[in-house]
Amino acid sequence: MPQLNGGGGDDLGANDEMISFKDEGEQEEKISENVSAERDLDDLKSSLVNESENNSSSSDSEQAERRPQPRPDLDSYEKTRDYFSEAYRRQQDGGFFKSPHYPGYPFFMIPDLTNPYLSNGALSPSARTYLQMKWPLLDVPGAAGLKDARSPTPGHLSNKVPVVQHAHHVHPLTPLITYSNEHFSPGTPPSHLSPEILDPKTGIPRTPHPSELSPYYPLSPGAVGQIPHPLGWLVPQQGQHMYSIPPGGFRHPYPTLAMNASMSSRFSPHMMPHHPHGMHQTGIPHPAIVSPAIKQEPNTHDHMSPSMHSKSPGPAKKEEDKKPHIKKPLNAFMLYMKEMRAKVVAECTLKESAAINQILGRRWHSLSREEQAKYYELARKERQLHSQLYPGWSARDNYGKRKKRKRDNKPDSTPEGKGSFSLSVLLLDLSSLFRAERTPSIGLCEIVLLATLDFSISNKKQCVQYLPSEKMCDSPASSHGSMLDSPATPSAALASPAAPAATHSEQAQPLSLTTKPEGRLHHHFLTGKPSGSASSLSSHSTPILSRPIPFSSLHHSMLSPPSPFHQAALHSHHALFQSQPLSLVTKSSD
DNA sequence: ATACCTTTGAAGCCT
DNA sequence: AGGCTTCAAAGGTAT
Repeated sequence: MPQLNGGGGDDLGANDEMISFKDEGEQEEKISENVSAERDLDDLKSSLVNESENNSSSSDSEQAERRPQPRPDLDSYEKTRDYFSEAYRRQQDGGFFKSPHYPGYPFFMIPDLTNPYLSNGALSPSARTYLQMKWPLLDVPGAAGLKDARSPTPGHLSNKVPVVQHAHHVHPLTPLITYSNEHFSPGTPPSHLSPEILDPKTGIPRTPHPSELSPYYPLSPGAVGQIPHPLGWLVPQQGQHMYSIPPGGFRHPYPTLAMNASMSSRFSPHMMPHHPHGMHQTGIPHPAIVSPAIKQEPNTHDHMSPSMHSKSPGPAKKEEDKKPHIKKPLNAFMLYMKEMRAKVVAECTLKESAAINQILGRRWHSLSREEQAKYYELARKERQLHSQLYPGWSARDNYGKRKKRKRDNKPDSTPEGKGSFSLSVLLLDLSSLFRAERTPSIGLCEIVLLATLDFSISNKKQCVQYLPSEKMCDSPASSHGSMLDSPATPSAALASPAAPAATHSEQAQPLSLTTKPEGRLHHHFLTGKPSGSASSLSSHSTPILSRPIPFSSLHHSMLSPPSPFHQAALHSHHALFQSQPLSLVTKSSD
């Protein structure tokens, strides 16, 4: 076990709050700490996982006990999430929600969706709501009890609900809100849901708030899911589904959903008979199931792509044709992304996912250990649930199902598009620098706008359509530290729980895009090592604000004459990295 | 219509 | 065992 020591006691976990903008001296100090600490990140991560596993193990077993029988109709993750999303909104609107026990808990932004429930007046019309949520898994005193107390009703009362403790002890995730109008009328909670819940605190039975009614997989009209979705509390954004279901609405049910989870343990989902097109008997599709046809698979039931057959036994061809596409469970970062994407989009007005993802990646690294731990835990639960739902599933099943075009025809390692994305991130970093150096006169918007203008104009592609500045300008850093703050300070890196995550390339490589000539098979520009695997860079630790951008990798077309802001930004950057001055300003495009 | 881009992490494959 | 590849989400962009 690694010692998170750091000297002072609370080292790892505590410093995420102080991070944002320290004096340089402090930063440097932190940096040095970071170096030694990062070695332990891997251990940290594993410890976190173990920790959570341990914690959850009891709860799992507990849950298992409480889970007398797998509910046949586990519902989709997405639906559940939608439910919870709605629940949160309702609760917040109702003033139930209070500050979280975990200060560091991320805010969930719930965009103003045109949700049926909203429209029916159930929800407040407030445009954007940042909901403070507590870590559901870590703060679940008697969560199981709470659930159990609820009712005999199976589905929604799943025991294992990662309970987000509601301020008034109203389980925020229990709200029963149909998220699919396909099966339910909006705003109409299933009547079969338990009418009564025990107040977790008082233990007094009470009539549940509509939003409390159904925890997980509550949506099946006839039945309810047995296995609660660990991530149900995650707020789906804009109707997203955890396991996205294409607009086509193919809504594939998960075969195993219809069967007892325990019995399913030996049967691969595709081995089990299922309804045509993967529709569950309940009519409710599982989010993890994607119709092959819809999943961009040209091969529908009649036509299988070669790739799909590549690894499948010959005789099973026909069966495979009908095999629903079971998606991989989301990892911690994916969960984080889902949760935070909307927020980032709202803050920076970036639209392209590639750019957004860069920012998210950086923010991910800037998360505190606890915060990341939450997601790791969720991811673990997710995998656990997934394995329960699809016992026979293997990640290999999805191999080759996605047509991937070879990238080898892209010899240029510095595609303009990439450069532009990188630039956006760079600019965000620079804005942070300005703030750090107390250079208020230059705002992010200015930087971004001017810089991107310069770049965009000279760029061949129309890259990121950066903002109508207003929005960006209007978007202050989040309380937790928006992406504008994101460049994690060393302390943040230190605090990063997830070793792999934390040590993974990007901490040392804020602008990795420009350094990735070929997808994952690139050489780290700092180390010269291939960074294809997450572990390959684990030994490197650099503060996120790390290094000057390797401008050699920037396309010359991007190097337009520097604007004053450019110069200021670069100067600022240089100030922090005196030994490696940026050359952008001086480099002339030939 | 669909692959690409981009991120991290998990899992599978390959040597 | 270690390194590499694939896929998970997302949505604008490119082909």
